[in-house]
Amino acid sequence: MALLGYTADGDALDMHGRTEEEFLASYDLSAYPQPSVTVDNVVFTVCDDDLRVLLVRRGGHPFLGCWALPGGFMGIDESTDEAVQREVEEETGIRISQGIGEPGQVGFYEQLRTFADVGRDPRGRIVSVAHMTLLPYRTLAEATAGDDADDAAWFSVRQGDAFVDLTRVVADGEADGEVIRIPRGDDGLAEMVGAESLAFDHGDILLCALGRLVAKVGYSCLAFALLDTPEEFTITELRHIYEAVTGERQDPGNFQRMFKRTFWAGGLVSEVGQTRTEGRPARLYRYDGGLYETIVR
Amino acid sequence: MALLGYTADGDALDMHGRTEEEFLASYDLSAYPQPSVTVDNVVFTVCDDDLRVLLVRRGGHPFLGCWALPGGFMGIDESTDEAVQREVEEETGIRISQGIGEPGQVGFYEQLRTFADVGRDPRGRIVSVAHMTLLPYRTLAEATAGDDADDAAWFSVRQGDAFVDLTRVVADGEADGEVIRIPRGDDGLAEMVGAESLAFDHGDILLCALGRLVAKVGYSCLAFALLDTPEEFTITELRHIYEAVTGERQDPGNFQRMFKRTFWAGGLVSEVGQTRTEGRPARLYRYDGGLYETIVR
DNA sequence: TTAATAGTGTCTTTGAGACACTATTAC
DNA sequence: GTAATAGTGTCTCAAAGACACTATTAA
Repeated sequence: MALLGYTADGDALDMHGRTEEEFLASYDLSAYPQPSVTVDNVVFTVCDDDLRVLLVRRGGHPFLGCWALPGGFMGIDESTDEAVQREVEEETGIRISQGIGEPGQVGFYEQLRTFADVGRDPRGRIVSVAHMTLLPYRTLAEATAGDDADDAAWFSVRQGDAFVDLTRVVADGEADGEVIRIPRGDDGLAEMVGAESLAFDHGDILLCALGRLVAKVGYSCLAFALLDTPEEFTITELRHIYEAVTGERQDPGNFQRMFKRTFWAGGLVSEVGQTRTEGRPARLYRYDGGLYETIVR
Repeated sequence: MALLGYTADGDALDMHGRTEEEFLASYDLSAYPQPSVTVDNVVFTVCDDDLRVLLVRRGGHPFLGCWALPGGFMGIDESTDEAVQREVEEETGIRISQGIGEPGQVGFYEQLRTFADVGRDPRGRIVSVAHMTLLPYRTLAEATAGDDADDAAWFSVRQGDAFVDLTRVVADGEADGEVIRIPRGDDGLAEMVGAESLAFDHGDILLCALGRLVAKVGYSCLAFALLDTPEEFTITELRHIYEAVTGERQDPGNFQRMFKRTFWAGGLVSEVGQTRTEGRPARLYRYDGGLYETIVR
């Protein structure tokens, strides 16, 4: 036991007879070599019933010219959360929040895991704390309306149902089939290869995010974070989000009942009107469930 | 686009006309202030049908004399995984592996998440990558047989069913009820308070680990990593692990059928004999499922 | 025999999924 | 009316949970 005793003021003394204040004054973290810490962010959106991920083209070494996840160094005076929020705001102009689905608040993000292999970055010892962000496409399109970015684009994550395919899609434009083709294993994710086509280990990070997203949509309210208008949506719109994320068709009838059992009976949504479109009008709902991460199953 | 062109050798040149090699030669990560990175580890075991966590008493400032999670600084030439393995081996003499349940291999660990609030460590900017480790108690007891550690102890995580309680338990000795008392909320975890009784934000980390463990035992093979003898165990022994982890009694009959449906029918276990004890002999099984993380539900 | 522990049978309820069917609008 | 979309009913199957019951040993 290295507690030597106490001062008259009740401060603990360590094995060298120092108070905490004295210890901290003489303590120097940088005496040991330190790594750098970055945050990387897998930003998902759903556009035209299609799950897409935001990639940026690297404008400097290393991996110059390669597509990569958006991200950057964590400031010494900010948390990883603050760094992610800052990066997203710089990139899209949108202020995201963690988990909260308050009125006015938009989007969702959470930490995935930390990637820390020694050789993952040729610049040196860099540890990356990876995150996943969900943003509604409309908000995003509004926020970045004037931008003409050649160095950032949305990529489709799925194509058909036999492949997960990252095909370059210019925002609102034509697909021009390139970049990455990823065969799917039996479980849809395990045997992906070609992930090394992204810069660094960003292919691994993307797979990690995709797995988390698909799993979590199944037992939480995450899908609501991808709705263009969570304050006024139809069950069919929500179903399209599920279909885009899982890559599988959802039976409309069964989805209807799932919605009622899970979200309506759970008090997470309220009815706010009806549509007036071709076909039978649909009931409109508002999401007022708070935390998107709420576990519903 | 900041790709200027290519050298005769096909090397990309950046906006300053540098090759990657030239760029890296002049690049200095330490030009920006860098944080330090630690790994912390929530080590669980089950002893006497009781879920316990390993805590160490801090022998230096800050939080001198407080109980804390085992952990330490990540070396500049090791990954977080390697750091965790090194720390566990230093602490217990056991070489753990990630996820694999090979014959001879023992224990399991995985990353939880990274804790990076700015003020979390008074020594300065320190980011902690938290992990969870599962070890069978018997292996542990053998490995640390000669140790007489006053600065490390196993704490019960549950007491009765109304409280989660961290009561100091000396290895194989008497409980002497102290330290931390944590009231449980409706879901058993949410409203825990008093977590600040541990050093740093280790209370938060512990709660994070406990939630992950309870959830994951329900849909994976993690429980097998806590068996003293996974190469020869009875269904009742496995049920006791589940009961210790979840804190709830499992119906023996229903557990029996779950075991058959999930693990036996899934080919993850094989029968290796019978016990000869008081009462009806029990069938003995061997876990040969490989990855403890295998999702079975 | 009894005590002790292992293991099965059976009944109810719940939810997932397939799919036929009805409802309400625009035109 | 038809086309289009929204929503309901019904059937089957699988699994969870409660709990009574049978099975096999030691002493």
